[in-house]
This record gives sequence, structure tokens and C-alpha cells, in this order.
Amino acid sequence: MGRPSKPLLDKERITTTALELVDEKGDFSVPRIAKKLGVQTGSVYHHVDGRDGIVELLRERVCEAIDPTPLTSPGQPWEEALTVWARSYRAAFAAHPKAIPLLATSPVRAPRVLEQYELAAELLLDAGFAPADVMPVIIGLDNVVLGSALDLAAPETMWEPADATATPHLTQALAAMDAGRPDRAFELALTGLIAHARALLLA
Amino acid sequence: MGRPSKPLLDKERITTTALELVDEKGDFSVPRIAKKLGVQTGSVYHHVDGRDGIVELLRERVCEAIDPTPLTSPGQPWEEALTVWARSYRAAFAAHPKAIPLLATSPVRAPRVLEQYELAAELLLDAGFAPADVMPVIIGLDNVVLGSALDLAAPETMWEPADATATPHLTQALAAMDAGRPDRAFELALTGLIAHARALLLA
DNA sequence: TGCCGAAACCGAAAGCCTTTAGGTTTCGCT
DNA sequence: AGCGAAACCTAAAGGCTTTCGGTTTCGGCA
Repeated sequence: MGRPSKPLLDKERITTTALELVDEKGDFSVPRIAKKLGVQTGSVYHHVDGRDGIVELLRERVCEAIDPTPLTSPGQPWEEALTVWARSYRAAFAAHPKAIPLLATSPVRAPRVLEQYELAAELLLDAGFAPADVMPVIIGLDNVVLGSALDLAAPETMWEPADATATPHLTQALAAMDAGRPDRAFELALTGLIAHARALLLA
Repeated sequence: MGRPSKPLLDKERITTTALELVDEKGDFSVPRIAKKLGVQTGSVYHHVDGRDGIVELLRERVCEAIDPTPLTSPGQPWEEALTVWARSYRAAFAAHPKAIPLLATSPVRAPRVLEQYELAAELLLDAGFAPADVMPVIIGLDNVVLGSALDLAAPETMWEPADATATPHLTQALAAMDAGRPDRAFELALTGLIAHARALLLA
């Protein structure tokens, strides 16, 4: 009953299980993780800093797939660096669309993730952006990326017209987007944002 | 103990109380609403469709302050209509920034709110937008508005670098935005989006 | 080699939360 | 006058997060 010979739990396995639950149900709970791992609920708390800690682990895990090298390779124009980074960013979140609502509403604490934003901030400052303009650009990028990733795999998640006859145009637009090319929409929104940022820089 | 002479509860009072709780704590619960109204928890369920129903009531309440007339007044260019509407939209949410995470993560069901998006969709379709391009524009607008409203009153909500020395540029950018003019950032993001939409229309 | 503290799990419980069910009183309509 | 619906209460089920103490095992140190 006491300590097992080989540990049954670790952060990796907890994170993996939480992500599995999020991917299929859109949410997770500590008891469900414990049940999936064949362990008592309380045991999980020996490896993890509460539920919020698991959320941060999920953020780290999802963001591991983002390639930060575009932000650090010198000699590139900032537009190109930001664009390539954003594509990688989007792909990482599109792989786990149901995690986005979970991650979008809690403050970012994970150091490895903050590090990427730090690189982005440095890139923009080095490019000559006014300090006050840096966050708006980054946040705008964030919005485009997450919004697009969310709509990529779950457009019906955010708009639920109960009565389609009351909102014919909205229903039509939703259906058209379903059948459309979200990739193109993302690319256009991205170029729009970059153009907006360039205007900020020149102003 | 039975039915009171004058009803103690109604949707209005429940919504108002929930919004008060959200404004000060960033969240609400049915028992807390009941306690504030001097009533048993279960009683609330006689007036409201569960917790999710209260969220929709909150959405309605917050969105009441959005002025839909720009979307319906004819003879105006769609750019102007959308811009004016977006400013009103942003002001409504900026009045209750802590409600944004709550409302941003649940599907929109409130008819009065869907009606506004219906008007926006109709406006864009009438302006000649391809059906597949309508939702990307609306969602982009949504992102700019909510993102800006959130950062307007609560920038520290989303970015919490525990170690400022590890992220000097990010910390500087955050501080600069705090001291800066979020209004100007919003206007620039908005014009950027409108320009992007115009490019979509012409393509 | 023997011991001791830390690590890892279990069992139990406190204190939230949402939601449902049934009982009691009052209101409005027939 | 009476009856059904409305509005509240009491109670409880079942879930969640988190903490606390108990038990066993492991690793390092004397």
C-alpha cells in the first residue's frame, strides 16, 4: 500500500493523460486523470502544482511544437520572421483545438512559453518598434493565430444560432466558411496584421 | 415558508447580481448569487436555465450597450458602418472587462446578440463579400474588439512573467503598453482589419 | 551494514460547486 | 370557491479541488 517500487506517476504521464482528456472532451479534471492512470486522486498532487499547474503543463506541451528559430535567426526581415513563426504557432494549436478555450482564459506563466514571447518582443524592439506598440502587435498576432486555430477545427463551437431562420445571413456565412478554405483566411489575416504592424513602425 | 406575496427574484435581479460578482471577482456561482439576494440556492433555478443560462443573460446585458444602428443605416459605406459598430462594441465590453473570459469561451446563443451578428453578416454580403469571407472578417473584428477591451483594463490578466529578469523585453513592452494609449492601438488594429477586409473584397 | 529522512502512494475528509426532487404557501383564473 | 401554476424552501446527490495523515519504499550517509 505504501510507496511503489517504480513510480506510477510523473509530470509527463499526467500531462499526456490530461491532454488526451482535453482532446476528446474539451476539459479535464484531476479525478479523471487519476482514474485513467489507475491511481488515487490525491496522488496526482504530489507531482503537480494543483489544477492550474496542470493547465500550465498543457500549455508547455502544446507549445513545444512551436518552432522558435525564426525569431532568433538574424539577417531576416522581421516580417518574414514573424510570419513563419505564426504559421508554426498556429499549427501547434490547431493540433489541439479543444485546448484553446482552456489556455486562452488563464494567464501565461509557463517559462518556456514566456520565453518565446520574450524573443518576439526583442525582435520587434530591435526592428525599431516603439515599446508601446510591441504588445499590441504581439497580442494581435496571438488573436489571429488562436482565433484561426479555433475556427479551423471547431467553428460551431462559438456560434450556435438555435433558430437558423432568424439569422439567415449568419447561417449562410457559417456554412460557407465550413466549406471554405480556412488556411487562406488565416494567411490573409496574417498579412493584414503584418501590414498593420508595418504602418505602426513607419508612423 | 411557501410562495412569497411579492416575488423575491426575477431574471433582471439575478443578472444584475451575477454581473456585480463578475465585475469584482471575475466569476460567479449560483450559491453566491442566492446569498447576495437572501434566497436559497435552488430558488434561482426557477427563473433561469441553469448556470449557462445566466452566462447568456450576462452576454445579453453586456451587449445591450452595443448600438446596432450603424449596421442598419443605409447609404453608408460598409467600412464606416463596421468601424462605428466596432467602437460601440468595444466600449460595451470595456465596461466589464472581467466578463470577457467568461463570455469568450462559451458559444453565443443569446438571440439578441446573434441578431447583431446577423446584421453584420447581411451588411458584408450586401457589400459584395464572398460568403466564405464573411465569417473570417466578423471573427477578426470580434478578436480585435475583445482583445483590445481585455487589454484596456486588465493587461496583467493574460501575461504573468514570474521572473521579470528572464524576460526583460517582454516586461518592457508590457510596461510601455500600460503607460501608453490603448485607444490608439485599438484604432490602428481596427483600420488594419478593415483594410484587410477591403483586400478580401477586391480579390 | 544499519538507519533515517524524503518520496510516492492510499484513504479520508472538508468545503466548494451544479442540479434535481419534493414539500409548502400564495396567486390568478375559472 | 376551488384548482393549477408559480415561487420559495429544505434536502440531497454527485462532482470537483485541495489538504492531511498514514504506510511503504528508496537512497544516501555514518
